[in-house]
Amino acid sequence: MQAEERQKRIEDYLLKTEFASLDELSEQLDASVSTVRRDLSVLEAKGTVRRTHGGARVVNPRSDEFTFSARDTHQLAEKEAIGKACAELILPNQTVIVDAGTTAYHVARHLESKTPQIITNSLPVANLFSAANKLEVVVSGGVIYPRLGVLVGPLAVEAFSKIRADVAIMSAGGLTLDGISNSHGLLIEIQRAMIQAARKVIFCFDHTKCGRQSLSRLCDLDEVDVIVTDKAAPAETVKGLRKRGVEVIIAQ
Amino acid sequence: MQAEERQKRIEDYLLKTEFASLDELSEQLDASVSTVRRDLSVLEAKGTVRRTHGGARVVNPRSDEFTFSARDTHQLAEKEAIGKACAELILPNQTVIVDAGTTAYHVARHLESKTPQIITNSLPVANLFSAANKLEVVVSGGVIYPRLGVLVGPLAVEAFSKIRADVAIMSAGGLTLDGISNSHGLLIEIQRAMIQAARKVIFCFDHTKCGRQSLSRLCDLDEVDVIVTDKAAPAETVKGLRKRGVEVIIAQ
DNA sequence: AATAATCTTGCAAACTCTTCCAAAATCTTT
DNA sequence: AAAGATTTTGGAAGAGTTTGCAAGATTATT
Repeated sequence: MQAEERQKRIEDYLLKTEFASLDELSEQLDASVSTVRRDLSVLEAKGTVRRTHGGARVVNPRSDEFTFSARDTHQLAEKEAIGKACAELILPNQTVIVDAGTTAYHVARHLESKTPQIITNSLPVANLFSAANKLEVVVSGGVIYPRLGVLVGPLAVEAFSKIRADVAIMSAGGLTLDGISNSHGLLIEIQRAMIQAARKVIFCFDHTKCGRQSLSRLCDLDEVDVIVTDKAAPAETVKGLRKRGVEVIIAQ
Repeated sequence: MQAEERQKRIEDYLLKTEFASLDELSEQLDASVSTVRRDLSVLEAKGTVRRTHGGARVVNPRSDEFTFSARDTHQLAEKEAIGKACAELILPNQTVIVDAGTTAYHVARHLESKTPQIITNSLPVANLFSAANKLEVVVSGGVIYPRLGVLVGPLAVEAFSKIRADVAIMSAGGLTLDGISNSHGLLIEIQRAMIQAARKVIFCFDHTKCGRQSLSRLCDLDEVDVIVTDKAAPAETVKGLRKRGVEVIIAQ
């Protein structure tokens, strides 16, 4: 096998597994451990991989990685469904704000052909479109909040308070009939600015968020136009939401 | 078989497989290994294919990544050396602005332990640190310029004109004794704001940039404090720069 | 502090690359 | 149509890389 091909396969393998031992890679590639070592050194110099004792790990886990890896793997199908259903709500040529939550990220994945312009404070979302030049992506400034890859702080708030958009696609940690809440206090202020900036506000919640309440209150239900959730959402929550005048869409 | 036909078939085959060994191609085309070598050289000159040890690879079918990393592989060793040498110049606790060029990216990779805060408009640099929470990364806002993963536009300029930093680590497309130039007009304005915002300005150039002149003028040499380059830089350029009072560091 | 695992370095064998040359194929000229 | 000139092809020798291994240095673990 060619050196370059081997190296590419190491990258691919690591993107899937995040970590790998030398023996593991050596077996995967059918090459000696020495060769794997050398390849990893090359890749490290290139910047895509970091060597560790006994193995290696990716430097930039695929942007969807942090989203899916730990807690969300099993709700993947639901989030995909929500993403698709939510993207359907976007009319041609609408400008869209995309929030930094995991569910909003799934919506973004279906947005490429729908809208000419999106605005976001999420690095994963930005990365999603950094190569495709079909649509314009505006990134708010801000400080990177490490575990989530979200831009936070005054720069971010300011960016959103200056703009106007047609739709905001939001996600948050908790949804009850009393309102919407989120666990990351830092995000609240930014999310409020997003809601203010948009003419229409769409919230996405997978069913596990229904009935939950997070630390900080984000907004009342009357500020929300549409809520998209999956079919496992409790019927009474859905009924209650509709009673309060919120349009609820159940993704299949 | 005609030479052109052979070459076309090599291209087609590589588009499918991405990599191929010489033996593989030789068998596919029913031609000797020598002939395949020659064909590959032609195709490489044409730009569609890249030769590797023992085979070849298509130049770039995957739009999935930044052109960034593809372009990057060229003067890799030099850029790494420059990156290391440049990172050495940062004193503890200095705030650093990192430019969006490929060379500056390599500097950023060595910055993690050096500085508590970096400010950048480069998505690749931001991604580099989005997982590690050792240091604070401030991302300027802006519109994603697709092929480079750089944030551009008024939001970006504004972000840099509002801040102050100890050091700016810059890169650009051309360096002559008359000044520094860059090819992406959109970037110029932002780079000027970066230079304004920093107390000390460090430019990184691999030797291929020396003596070159790009489309748009960026700044004069007297705005630059230090230039870091590699040991293949022409001696007379280095001498000329020093004569003009610029500190020049040759990375080993 | 001792032990086990991993890393680096140096080396020989295997492989690949370039360069050159002669044979084969193609084109040109008479 | 034949002879000569030009280009292309396949192969061989020597230079240069890459690979896998082993010994000594380094790092983690108990």
